Amino acid sequence: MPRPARFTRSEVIASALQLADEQGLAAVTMSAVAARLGVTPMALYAHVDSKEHLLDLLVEAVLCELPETDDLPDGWSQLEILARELRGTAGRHPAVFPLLLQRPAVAGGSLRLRARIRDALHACGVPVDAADRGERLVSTIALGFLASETSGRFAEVPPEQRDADFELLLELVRQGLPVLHRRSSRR
Amino acid sequence: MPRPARFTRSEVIASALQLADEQGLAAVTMSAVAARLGVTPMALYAHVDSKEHLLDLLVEAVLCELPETDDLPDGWSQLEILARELRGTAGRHPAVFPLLLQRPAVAGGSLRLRARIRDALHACGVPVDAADRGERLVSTIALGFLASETSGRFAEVPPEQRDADFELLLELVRQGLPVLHRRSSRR
DNA sequence: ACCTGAACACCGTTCAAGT
DNA sequence: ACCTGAACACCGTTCAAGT
Repeated sequence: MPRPARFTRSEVIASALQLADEQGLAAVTMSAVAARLGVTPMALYAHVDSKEHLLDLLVEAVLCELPETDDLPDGWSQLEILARELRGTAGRHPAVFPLLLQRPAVAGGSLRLRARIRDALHACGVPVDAADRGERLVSTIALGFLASETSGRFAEVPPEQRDADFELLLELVRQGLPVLHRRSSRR
Repeated sequence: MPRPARFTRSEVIASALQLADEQGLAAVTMSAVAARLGVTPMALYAHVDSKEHLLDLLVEAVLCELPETDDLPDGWSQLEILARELRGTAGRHPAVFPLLLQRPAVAGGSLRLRARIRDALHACGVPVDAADRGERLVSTIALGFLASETSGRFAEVPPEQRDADFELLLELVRQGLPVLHRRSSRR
């Protein structure tokens, strides 16, 4: 008869995430993850399709950490909060974050985040037919900055200056947002 | 007496770049690069420190492809041209481009690009003490978009829509640029 | 159904040896 | 100085076998 599994997929993900946080993405090895669970590498394949699949699950796990924000009055506040939360998450999982840029955002956590950005943009007065495009642009700007920050491109820039950079980036987006208010597709 | 080398560092870089362009970054293997030169993998180490070093050289090679633009009247035109050239380069070397986000831009090609962006910003009226920060923000936005485009995050978005996204991103930056005109460090 | 042990086809890199 | 051959310590993954 079927024996109960000795460990779950969630435990696999948790182990991989700890490994990534502590020693970087290169340390996330099927062997290392298995060792952390006291198990053979091949045992992982009962819970996970492949290493690529595991990395996808890692991205999902990180995105699901984003707290649900209670509804704020204006749309810009929502967008700002979202950006700061995302930056906090990036700081907690710097090794995993760059992966966000490398795969299409189609799983649950990604879709939820995208929907929240679209809602916030809509509350900013962006017309619905420009919401998708607006979401892509805003998230691209955010991910570009956070990936730069977490994966070494800003390594030489002192932290307090990166904080100021982030504030100015928010301000730049706020100033540029009216672009989305005009009719978006002119054909 | 010292024999002439059978191949040069440039040839190593060229082979690696071809491999990356044709079959993706995963195909850039010391063995594969060596095979393309008709040589043993270990022969590469006479011209290159390590694979990591080779990847750095690859990034440099791609950045050095950027054509020198003749000086245009206004700063914004310079910035726009630069962005379009960068996008062209990204399209030609989609596999290498994401690496740009992952390492600090300190080599020759990167520094030259950064200087050109700073000059263009200055020509846009950005004060000198905000030029560094402005360069970081503008290049972050550009790299964020181009990395997204070349490494799969926009995989589902049809090309003509990505073109329109890019135009709107330029417009958003143009609208937001005045943020840099104000005194940048208020302490 | 879940896990193991052995095996396969790869990696990047070192080292001593050849010329 | 440049390149080779053999070897090392790793990868991710398969497969047949155990329970």
